[in-house]
Amino acid sequence: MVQVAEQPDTRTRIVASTCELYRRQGMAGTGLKQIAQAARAPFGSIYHFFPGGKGQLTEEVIRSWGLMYGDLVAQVFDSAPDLPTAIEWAFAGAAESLAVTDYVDGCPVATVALEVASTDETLRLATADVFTDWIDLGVKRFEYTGLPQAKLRELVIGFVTSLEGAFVLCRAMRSTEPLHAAGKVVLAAAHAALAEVAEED
Amino acid sequence: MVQVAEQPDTRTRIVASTCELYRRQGMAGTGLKQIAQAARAPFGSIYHFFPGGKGQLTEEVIRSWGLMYGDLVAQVFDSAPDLPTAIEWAFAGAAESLAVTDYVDGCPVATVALEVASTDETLRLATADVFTDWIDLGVKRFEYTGLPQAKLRELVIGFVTSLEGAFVLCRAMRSTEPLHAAGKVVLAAAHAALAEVAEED
DNA sequence: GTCTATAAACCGATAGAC
DNA sequence: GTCTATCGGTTTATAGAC
Repeated sequence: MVQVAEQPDTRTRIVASTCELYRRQGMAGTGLKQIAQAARAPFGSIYHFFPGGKGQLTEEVIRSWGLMYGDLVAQVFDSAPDLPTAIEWAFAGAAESLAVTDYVDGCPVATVALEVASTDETLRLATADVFTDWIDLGVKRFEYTGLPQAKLRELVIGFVTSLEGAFVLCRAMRSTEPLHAAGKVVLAAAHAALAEVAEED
Repeated sequence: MVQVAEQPDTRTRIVASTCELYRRQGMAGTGLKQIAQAARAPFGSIYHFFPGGKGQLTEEVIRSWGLMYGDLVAQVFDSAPDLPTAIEWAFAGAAESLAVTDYVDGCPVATVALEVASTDETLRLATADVFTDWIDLGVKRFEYTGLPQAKLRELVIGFVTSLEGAFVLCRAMRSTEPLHAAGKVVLAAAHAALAEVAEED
């Protein structure tokens, strides 16, 4: 069978387009009509695949992004020889990706999280689940370092918060400096924690 | 002259109410009618005081918040005996304020920044100016530490990004843990930087 | 300056033909 | 599954009375 310029199915295109639009302009700033147009899908298809409307579509965007980005970071982590290198690579990669995409390539979860944290409990829980999963994933990945559990968790949370906060400043200032600076700060904290463990031996 | 329960003038109430609503639900999620109602002002007064409409009102909210929050942080910094204590107090204060307000009391600049970074150049510049001012203010305040300029700037940017990112996670997870963890990470980085300078003596 | 009414466009959501 | 038409409500913005 010959396949010419195959494109993902309608449902997949809707989710992908929604995600992309949310990254640039947030949820409230994105209309369903705009989503349908971007996904090259008829308007009715949105309600066909997501009978729960915008809320259901948004929740799927949040959770699927959580899995995708979690996998991406896990790959970076797994290919890095140690914790400090993993931190360096993650921030450097984020900075490059942001610059290449003209500073639109932020995190859709953070944008939506700020919008819904006080207005939509279902979606707030979805964003919280994503952040919790990312933290657990990071902690599990670096347990081998021998850092005390509490210290490791603190460091991983600091990693995620720094990354998310740096995205905000980078996109606003159209500069990668905040990501580089945030990376250095997290790196310094990691080195300090590792040195403390090494001393005990 | 006797003054009974004096309330701020209409214009001030409009800006304050807009700021509060933006903190909870962002700019796109907030309607001008809702703002008028919250400010107990007639709808027409918004366009009377802000002929430029929502854009002009939003820019004033962003810039005035930048000044207010900059002053607040400057007060915390000035009352702290040294850099590490200033960092601890700032994160602890933010965490307390967030918990007390039921996780509503985030940063309006960050929310709006993510919404407009790729859609409204005028407002993007306003958010960038605020972040730049905060960074410059922090650098100037701690020049006395003797840290090299680049290292100090890196640390201050890490401070701001960690604070903003932690706000996102705290509001999503309804927990102050991210702010506490982020504070610890920035603190560790500050200690490491200061120790490096001390060694040179 | 204060307030109301309304225009014109857009929103999310639904119904129903095909 | 695809697509269109439309409903009721909301949005920003304006016009004009008081």
